Amino acid sequence: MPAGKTNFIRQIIDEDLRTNKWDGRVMTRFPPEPNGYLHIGHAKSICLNFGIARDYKGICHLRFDDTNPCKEEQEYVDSIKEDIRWLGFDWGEHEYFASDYFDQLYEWALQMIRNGQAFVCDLSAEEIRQTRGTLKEPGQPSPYRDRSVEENLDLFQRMKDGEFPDGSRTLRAKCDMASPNLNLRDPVMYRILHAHHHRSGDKWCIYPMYDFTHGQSDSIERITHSICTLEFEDHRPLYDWYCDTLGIYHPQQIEFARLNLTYTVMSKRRLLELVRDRHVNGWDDPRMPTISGLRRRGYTPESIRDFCDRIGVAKADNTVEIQMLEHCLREHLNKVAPRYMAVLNPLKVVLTNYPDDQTETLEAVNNPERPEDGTREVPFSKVLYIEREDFMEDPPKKFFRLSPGAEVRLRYAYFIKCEEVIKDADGEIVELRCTYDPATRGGDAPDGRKVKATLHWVSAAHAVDAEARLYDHLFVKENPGAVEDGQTWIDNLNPDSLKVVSGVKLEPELAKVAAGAHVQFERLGYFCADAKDHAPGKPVFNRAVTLRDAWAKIQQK
RNA sequence: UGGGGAGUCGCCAAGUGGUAAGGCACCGGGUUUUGGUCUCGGCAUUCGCAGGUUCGAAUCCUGCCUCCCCAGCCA
Repeated sequence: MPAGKTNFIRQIIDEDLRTNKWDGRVMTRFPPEPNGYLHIGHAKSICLNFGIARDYKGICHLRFDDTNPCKEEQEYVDSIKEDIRWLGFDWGEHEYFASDYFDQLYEWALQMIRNGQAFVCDLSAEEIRQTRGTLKEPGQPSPYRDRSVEENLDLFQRMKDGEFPDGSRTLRAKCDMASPNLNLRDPVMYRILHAHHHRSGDKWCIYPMYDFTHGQSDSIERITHSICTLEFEDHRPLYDWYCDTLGIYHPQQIEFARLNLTYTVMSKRRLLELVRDRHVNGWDDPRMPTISGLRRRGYTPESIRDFCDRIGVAKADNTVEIQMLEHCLREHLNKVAPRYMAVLNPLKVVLTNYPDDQTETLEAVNNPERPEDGTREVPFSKVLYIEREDFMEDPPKKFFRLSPGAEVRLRYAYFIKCEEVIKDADGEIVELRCTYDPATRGGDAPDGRKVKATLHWVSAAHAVDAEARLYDHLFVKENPGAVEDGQTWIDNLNPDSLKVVSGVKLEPELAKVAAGAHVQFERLGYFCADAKDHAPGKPVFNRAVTLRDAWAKIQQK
């Protein structure tokens, strides 16, 4: 975190350090449930937890919260680890699984039964719900609440041994059925689930609930600050209660507001639905707010970390404009991405006064932000492609680019002037006849005359064809969840979130970059050679973000 | 309407009784062989509202308003 930046959690830690509350230790953890891919909201939590450990010379554990065998899979733990590493964080040997604590958790459950603090309940899920009470009214105690310790021990043993079917019984804590906090109304500690667990296999047929697992896992690992999101604020009394009634080491839970972003969705349920119903092409679709999607789109770890630093950490609900994220990417890539010329929508230009068979090589700067990155050679010849949008036959007042009679500069090449517009039978412009000024080689006029625009271009004879995938926001509304009568968030999907363009013309050097490479197409945007589909001889580029476009703004007015 | 949280610029967010940081966005000027970058300037007499305490309040007190979360054998 940049010097001077802080947040309320760091202030708590500062104070704890000052009072020596945890013997000077700072230990955090990132506890994902392996039931989906990580998204930008998780990145906020990862940067928070690992960032604190880094800055305070502490330790951050990676712990998979895998207490529900029905939803969790190895594929997800693999992707989660890959994404955290890619973001630039390292948990070292501190990789844990809540499922590794199942034996200890079971012992603790036994302890509570023996102490008369837990009981086996025969109520069905439906009956439990009906007796839980409401927001205003207290719950009714379960008729099984007063079973003897012996009977509870016997029943719990038999639950563990698999004698009872799923859902037939639970182990519940004797907490407080009259509590205004629903979480404290004799919460379920264990449920029967004859399901195969991705790690413990078929060893267990009873599985602990989140509340009976999370705090204890933190406790076992000697976590000092257990940072989670706001919706767990109501669970903190239970977190505290379990630690206290078990008489074990008691970490401090602190809650912060989760991240929301405009023009996208962040809930796991919705992301899963997008993938499952093929609204996108997988978890790593470049339109997804997943870490893997952002990576494939062309985001960098640096830009995402910078974003997380900038948005801050607080307790107020928030929705950050996606422009903030895009800004962070542009800022990073502006410094590091090599520039190339590529024409997305080609318009043929013939230089009538240029020798037919001549080819010359011009020198282009790789990155004006980093002169040390050197230069490259770009071939130039009589027939070129320019961007179709860079020519207007009848230009408005503020259009500086090419038009009949106008003179512009071809970047690193020559001044050219449009002499003639060639159209086909339908009136479609198919070619421009221009003249070039040999004296302007490199892009400067010896007579000092100026030109108002510089265009990118590619020599037709040397161009390499490519595919470009132009991405836009996944949803048309800032808040996809805000829907009208009978509509759903799915109806807010942006039909134009992906435009595949073939026949893109690349300068030769651009066709040589490796898959995953980040580049700038001059005047167009930052692109990333697709990690999966890009190959030598078959270039495929994803547009991560456009360059800021002052002309587009002028046009809008 | 029980409980738990939160309200500071369009969006984030500092501020912790001494007179409203910063970033994004937006609007103008300059530089520029990317209408990019960079750069300069503008952008909250006011902190949900109303009272009160104080020499002094976004910060303290009282009352009210609005929004979010909670009735999974999910996490």
